[in-house]
Amino acid sequence: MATYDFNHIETKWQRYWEENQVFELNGSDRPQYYALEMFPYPSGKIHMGHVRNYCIGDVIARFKTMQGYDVLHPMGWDAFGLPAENAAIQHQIHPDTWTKSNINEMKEQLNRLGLSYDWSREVATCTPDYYRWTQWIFLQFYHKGLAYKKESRVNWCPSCDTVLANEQVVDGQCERCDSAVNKKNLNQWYFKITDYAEKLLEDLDLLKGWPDKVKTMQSNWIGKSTGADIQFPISGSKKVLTVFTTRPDTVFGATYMVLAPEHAVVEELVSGTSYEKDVQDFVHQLQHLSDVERTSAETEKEGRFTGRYCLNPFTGQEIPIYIANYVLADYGTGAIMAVPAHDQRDLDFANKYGISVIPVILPPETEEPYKIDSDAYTGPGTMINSGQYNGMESQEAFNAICQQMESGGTGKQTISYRLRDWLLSRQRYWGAPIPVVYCDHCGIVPVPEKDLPVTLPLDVAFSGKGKSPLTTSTSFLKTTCPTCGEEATRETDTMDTFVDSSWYFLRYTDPQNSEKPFDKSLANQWMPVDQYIGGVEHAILHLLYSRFFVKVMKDIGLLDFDEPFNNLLTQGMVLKDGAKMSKSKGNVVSPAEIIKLYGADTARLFVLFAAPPERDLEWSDQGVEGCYRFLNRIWRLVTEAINDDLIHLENTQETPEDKSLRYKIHYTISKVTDDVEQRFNFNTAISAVMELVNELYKYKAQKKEDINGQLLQEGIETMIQLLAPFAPHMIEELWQLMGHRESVHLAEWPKADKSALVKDEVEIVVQINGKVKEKLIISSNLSKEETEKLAMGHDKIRQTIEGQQVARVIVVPGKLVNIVVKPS
RNA sequence: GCCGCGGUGGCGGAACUGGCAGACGCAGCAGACUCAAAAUCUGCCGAUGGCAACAUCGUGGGGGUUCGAUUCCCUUCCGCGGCACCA
Repeated sequence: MATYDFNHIETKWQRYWEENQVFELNGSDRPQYYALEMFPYPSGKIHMGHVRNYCIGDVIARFKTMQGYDVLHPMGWDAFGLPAENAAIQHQIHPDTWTKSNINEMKEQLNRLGLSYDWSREVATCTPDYYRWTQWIFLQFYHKGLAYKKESRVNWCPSCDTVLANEQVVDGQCERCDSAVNKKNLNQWYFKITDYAEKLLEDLDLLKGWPDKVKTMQSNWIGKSTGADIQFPISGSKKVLTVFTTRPDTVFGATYMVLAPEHAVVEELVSGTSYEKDVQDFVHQLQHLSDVERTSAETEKEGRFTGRYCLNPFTGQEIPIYIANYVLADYGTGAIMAVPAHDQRDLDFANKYGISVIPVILPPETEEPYKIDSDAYTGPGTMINSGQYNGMESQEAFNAICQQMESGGTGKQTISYRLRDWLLSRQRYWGAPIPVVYCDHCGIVPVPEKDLPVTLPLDVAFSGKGKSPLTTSTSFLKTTCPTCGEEATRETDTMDTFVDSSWYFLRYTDPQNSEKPFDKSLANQWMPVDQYIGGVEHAILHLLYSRFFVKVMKDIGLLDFDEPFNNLLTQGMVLKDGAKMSKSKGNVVSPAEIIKLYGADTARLFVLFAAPPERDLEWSDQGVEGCYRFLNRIWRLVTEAINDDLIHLENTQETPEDKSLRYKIHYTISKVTDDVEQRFNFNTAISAVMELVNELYKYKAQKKEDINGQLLQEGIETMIQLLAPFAPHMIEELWQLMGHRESVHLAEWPKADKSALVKDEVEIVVQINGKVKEKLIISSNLSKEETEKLAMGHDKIRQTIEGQQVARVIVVPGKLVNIVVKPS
């Protein structure tokens, strides 16, 4: 059989596209469109997940280009990070060499897929002309007070030898290497993302083009709670303890208080008392538990009495102060008022330690006396046991109590977030150095902008032991203080790679700028990204950080928009045998292998056809072959039509204009356009073209004199154009064979001819009691009454309803007639 | 526990606004071509009953709304993802 020579064709057109700069922006006055796929870490080899991600993006970019947009479709490298450093340790290759050679290898593989990137805009985050601006941005944050250093208990990954951000700890494990994460007290750099918590939450509403799933995940992560801070005076002390609660309406039921074991005041409370040792032992014991054990909801609640009391400011009663394992030091104020009647955790604790339980909210349709046993009531209700608030609805009391506290200065309504500041420093070498020096006289001094970049020294040794190589490089370490000129030391921590990737999409708009990270007007022009595509695993990390960066940059005046990504498509995973492809499972299919066997067009077509983009895709070797067959079928259809001179047939004899084929052609145009543009349902778009191909085959199989050459040509050319974004190489070849000189990718996307979509006749369904009994072909302009008459008069229908009473007839013009009958 | 998504043939999936369930593809079966195989082409392909025309059932289960439900509502089961001692 004649199969097309994909190797020859694909390399031929890849070269052509490159030489003719087909995908570079030309600065035309066409409307602009920014299509972006999440840039990869240059591991060296692309995997099927990359193939899927980039093929989806490529279809969108090519489609938009054909639709008349000037499309920005760049690619680059998230090139800093640990694997390079690990390779350096294991194989004694410098991370820089390793990374650059990986980039070259991956770039070649991406090009082999025929992706329409504008490589003139390529960025790599590890190059000084990129990280210079990462450092510059850090300095802007620093000057705004949004980058700061503090000592605190941080997540430490013993295997990666570095601290981790909260977002990088998944189930108590390191997101990258799965080692158990422990806690250390360290002095580290943070971005003050919590300052933007409210804005980040609020603006989720602006993101109409984002999946709800991702917005919900971000919203959960930010974790906003509305409540109040309430002050409880400590008995026998001038100090007050402030608690955060979401239920100030239950304050009359607060029968004890709990502090986190790490709370700053604990030591002072017990110092010199008989409780001191017991409390210290308990704190000590908790410190040895991992975070997972510490915070698991299944862990039994346990605590110690401090021997001290505080005053419930509303009841005037003294209540005991405990410390307990279930209170977190870094949420709210690290202290809670415990209301056992209306909080399950507090109730469990109170029952265990014999603390009194006072219900203060009466559930609806409940009579007093009301008692709580082992189930706390957490809903709303009527206030009881609450002094002047008795009888009030609890929601009302919430506000009234807050008001009373605010006027009395004993508390205030407040909001708490789960989101923590972003720990950005890493004790590793292969990252952007934090542009700061330490001076004995001046303290922390930011590196002046004119001295950027703080270059990563290349002449360092990788032992894999102990500290980051930067701490051993004296040439790097020793410097002078920019302020006083005395000897000073450089910061040896580098930035989290998520900092690099939080602004790369802006750099693409102005990649060669040596004066600033990007030109404001260029950024404003191209951004926000019209369509962003990537894996859902970045739902919180990268996507939240990037939103944060853009918001800060707007506030600094670097740009004029609020959100980086207008529309987001999160593609599903590529599975084989029901599991994610991975080396350890041995179910990896190599893209290079598939391209070698079937060509890039087949690989592209398969990943687009096998499932809609958001869903997981199950790899199927037979499915790949099916796609290969389909492409060959097209190849034969077109080449045969050309060789048999069918498309240039003169229509001198009265060749019939085949209305149904013309309908099919134009229906396919509108279907494919809609599927690609509105829904990204590439699978159904491809199905539609397959149907058209089937029709064209049938049409071509007719006797030569029955074939209308112009119609066949219209059908073939339409089919070619519709498939251009999906299988760009073969289609380009066929387009040329059809006699075109310009690239098909610069041709105009076909438009459906509305008149061809008007049918003279339609098939309608005749139902009896909702069940299909007959199908009729009727003239499409029949009125409701005429349609009904025709259906009722049909022989078979008449027979079926004979002897029954027609209760009702529903007619949906052009679609169906439903006859409702009852036995008479 | 809370939130979100999903459940349709042997398989991937389609049915867009409540109107023919299963498009398209894969696998399978039969046939054509061939010495033969591959490739290609043609036909069949949800279940049950029937020689057949056809009938009945069928979109996780149960209920409801409707002339009509894969689609809307209630309820329940199962799977996946996120958050989770967050006061």
